[in-house]
Amino acid sequence: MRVSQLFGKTLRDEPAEAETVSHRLMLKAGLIHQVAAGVYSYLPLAWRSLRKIEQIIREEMEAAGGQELRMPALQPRELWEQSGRAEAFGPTLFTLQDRRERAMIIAPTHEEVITSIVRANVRSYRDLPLILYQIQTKFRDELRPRGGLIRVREFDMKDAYSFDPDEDGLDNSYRAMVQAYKNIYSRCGLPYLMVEADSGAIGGKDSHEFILLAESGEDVVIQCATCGYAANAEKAKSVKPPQKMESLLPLGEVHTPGIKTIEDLARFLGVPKSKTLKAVFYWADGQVVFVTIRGDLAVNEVKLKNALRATDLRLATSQEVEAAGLVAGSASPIGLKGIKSVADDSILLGFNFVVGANKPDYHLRNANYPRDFAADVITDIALAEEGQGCERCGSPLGQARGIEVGHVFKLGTRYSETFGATFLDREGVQRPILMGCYGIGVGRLLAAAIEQNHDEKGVVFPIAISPYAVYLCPLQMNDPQVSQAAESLYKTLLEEGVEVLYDDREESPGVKFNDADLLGLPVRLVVSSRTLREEIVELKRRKEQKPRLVPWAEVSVTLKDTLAGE
RNA sequence: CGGGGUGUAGCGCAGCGGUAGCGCGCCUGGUUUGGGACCAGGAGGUCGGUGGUUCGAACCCACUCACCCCGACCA
Repeated sequence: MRVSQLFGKTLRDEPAEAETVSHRLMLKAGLIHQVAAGVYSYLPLAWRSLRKIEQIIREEMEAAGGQELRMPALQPRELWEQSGRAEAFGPTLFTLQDRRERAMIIAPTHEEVITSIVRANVRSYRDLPLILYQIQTKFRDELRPRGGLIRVREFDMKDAYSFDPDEDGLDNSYRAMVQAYKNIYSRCGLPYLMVEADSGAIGGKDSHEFILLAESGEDVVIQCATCGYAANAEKAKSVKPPQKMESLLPLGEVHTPGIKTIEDLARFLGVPKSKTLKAVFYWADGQVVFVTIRGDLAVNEVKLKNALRATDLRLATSQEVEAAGLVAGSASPIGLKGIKSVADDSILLGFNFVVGANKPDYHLRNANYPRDFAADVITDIALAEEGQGCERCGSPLGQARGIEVGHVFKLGTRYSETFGATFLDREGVQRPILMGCYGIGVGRLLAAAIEQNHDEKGVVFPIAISPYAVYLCPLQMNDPQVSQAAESLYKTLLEEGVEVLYDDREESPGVKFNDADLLGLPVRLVVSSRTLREEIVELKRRKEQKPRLVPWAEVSVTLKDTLAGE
């Protein structure tokens, strides 16, 4: 491809809209064009890159036994009412009416449709196992799209679905998909992290996410460098340090004027935060929930949501708290009546806690469970944090931010039961099919790859997903010797099947070098009157500072070696 | 939805009551050519929209729309 013909311009000024690195670089390098919030066009360079990613995904899906198909984005809303997900997705679901005023949706994902298809086509255990996948555009009306291609409202996703007759089969399919995912990221040249993930209120058991570490990531990962434990912070567990055994002391009131926070309380009374209990109020599906957790820990809302089996959870407003007869800042689990209560199991790991007295400016000392208070549910609802102990090996946990670029899930029979996707087993018994689902955001993967692979000058593409492999850069196009040499090298490389972007513009060297660095193709070849005199070509890897000088006759061999080593 | 911010030429910005400017990019000609060259000439804007105030509005007021950031939310 000739740069003079290429559609898409690089920008000299930093686009003001973009803060996230990948967003900024993709706009600046002319890879994408924004149409609306969270809606982008892919320009030719980005599209090449995306197609390469898709191709890798396809190959690995096929290798894992997947069969590609294609489902519609436009679907009857009825299907989603049936699965209960119209409500679960809420306003995130793009909704419209057709001319007959039938309610339609534009699909955010495809469990409903794939299950319907499979129901119609699978009768017997002989039809299983099955892995079906597609690469298709999804639509989600996210409340806040962000970071260029990181979180968008229209995006391409590879979604795969597995169908098995039993748990063992599901385990096998899951393992095969996990392996395929690992292969995909490796082949893309992207170091990834596989972490345990929350499967949500309606999910199945196992779920893992594939994360590319990046500062701009939306997800927090908790990991143990010693034993390798890694989990999304939403899911992660950690050791809650136990307190020393103490004999239980009698409950007693203490005056705490103006003290409302745990920090102030601990300082005022001269006790560690772990000797206090924190009260937090949530609003779960229309009622106030009283949450108790040890003062040194924070509530993990995903765990809490799961513990409550709630679909809608948020912090309660002060009005809601007041209406429930609670005193914020001095609320107490003691004497709680008529309010749903959840406690973190950390309340079992300590003695003689300071708690609220449920009247302003007073707290109670020496509260002990179960002597002084009760809770409807006691379970782990604490947020694992950096520095806490690993649940598996006890070593201190680390914490990092990352971008979720893949998610695998064991769905079980959630959808097969709803849609009646069953099969007859060997004994002639009708049973629901066990399902798994497996997603990769293609555009997000490209964005995340750029987040991970760039420097101050621009993108540094891993070769497997780079739009082209080589940037051929003649410096004086008006010098016939240079342009002829460059033309002939271009043709040779094309004939040899090298993917080359040929900068045939009559631009100054600075412009060309800067564009080359910005776009970040793995190898740059420079032809100039100077190199021509010495019968060499300058070959520079984007990752390295220093170029190599290669004799003209050896260019194509050396180039191929270099590309093979990328 | 709450908080913050921005809408003026393709991109980056200035102008903040007197009828629109700068840099980059773009077009023409010439000179240049190893890290975003130079000279000369030129094209390009209903100043996000609507309504109001005013002799006069890019500028003041009201409403509205869009976009960005933080949070909430989010397979």
